[in-house]
Amino acid sequence: MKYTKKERQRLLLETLDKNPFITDENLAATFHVSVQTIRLDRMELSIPELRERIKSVAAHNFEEEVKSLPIDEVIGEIIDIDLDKQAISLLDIKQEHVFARNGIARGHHLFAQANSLAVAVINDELALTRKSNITFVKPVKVGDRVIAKAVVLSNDTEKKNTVIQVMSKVENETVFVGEFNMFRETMK
Amino acid sequence: MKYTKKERQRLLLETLDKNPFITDENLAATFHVSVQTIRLDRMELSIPELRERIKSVAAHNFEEEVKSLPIDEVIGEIIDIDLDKQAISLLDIKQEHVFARNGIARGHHLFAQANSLAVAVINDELALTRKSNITFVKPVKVGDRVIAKAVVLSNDTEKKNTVIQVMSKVENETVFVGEFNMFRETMK
DNA sequence: CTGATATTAGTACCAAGTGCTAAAATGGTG
DNA sequence: CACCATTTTAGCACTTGGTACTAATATCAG
Repeated sequence: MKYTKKERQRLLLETLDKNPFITDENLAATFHVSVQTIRLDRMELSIPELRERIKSVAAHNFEEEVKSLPIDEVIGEIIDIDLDKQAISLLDIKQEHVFARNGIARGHHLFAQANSLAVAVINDELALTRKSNITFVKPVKVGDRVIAKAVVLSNDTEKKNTVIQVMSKVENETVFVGEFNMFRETMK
Repeated sequence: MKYTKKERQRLLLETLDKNPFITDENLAATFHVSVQTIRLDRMELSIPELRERIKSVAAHNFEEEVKSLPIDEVIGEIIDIDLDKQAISLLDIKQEHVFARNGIARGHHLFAQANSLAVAVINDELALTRKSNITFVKPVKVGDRVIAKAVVLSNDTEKKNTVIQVMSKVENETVFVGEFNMFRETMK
């Protein structure tokens, strides 16, 4: 019924990783040991107390929030923009962008970078993607820096239609090509 | 130098919104009033104590983390799957999926749902998108529930190529159509 | 000047700890 | 079995950042 010290400490780490919001008293109950034992364990493993754990989760969140806000605007970082003509953005491929299995970037991240850049280059209040035709030329991997370049090919003001080509490269090699048909409307 | 009660309370709200990690003592110092005054203010404005504030930020974060994890696998929720034949997924459009300006879903989220469903329906270790041709038929808005259905159209084992059609609907109306050319490989 | 409103002070108490000392239980080894 | 080390418990004083409550002052407006 009871675990060895080592096993208990391993489980303790696991448990707190899953849910850091547990008091020593609660932990003591779940492991059937005294509160003091839990405290000794925490000391040995240098696990901070409940309040500090919560604080660090909260602090982490606060940072993330700042980080995730711009993501809602454009995926990647715009490094050059000439409205209604062309724009360039940069996206560093990280662990969260790839398949765990093979480290290859998931297509929708490259699409998101290209598509949001196409939206950004349009100098109007409303820009929606109508159609797009895309090709994933070459797999992109973790650590790759993807440079996407959007170029406005044509602009039909009658039909409120703009055609934009986006070409994404990694170290000067094309990895993605897409053509986006965008609907646009000025709200003035 | 000193603010009126109203003004101080307004600033208090603002301050804590920007940074919830401040003790009453600290607040008292910054507003040049006593700790008790701050506590009365918090009561009147029903602002919880420091520890509770931190906890709620942390809890929020934790939820988000759990939410964003499955996102790495499939965007949306798979509700039916018949490997190598068809699959259906569901995505509820929330505030974070849309343009703040007009409440219309950003294209890449619909693409991500469709593309990740296309990957999921393939019964192989490796599935990568080669090409795709997509049409955003009708704008999707906040609160919409998008049902995506992926159907395997053809499967060329020689060329390791699979063609999948994904059709997404909101209340039985088509909002998105995409054709995905997938590269597949069994790693056995 | 007086009454209401706002502010400050002070006390008892709580949760979830730290830090420390000391006793008891358990476990392996000769 | 006895002995010593490791492990586990217990207990107490003290800390932070509060709540809950009472009571005394300030401050201002009519």
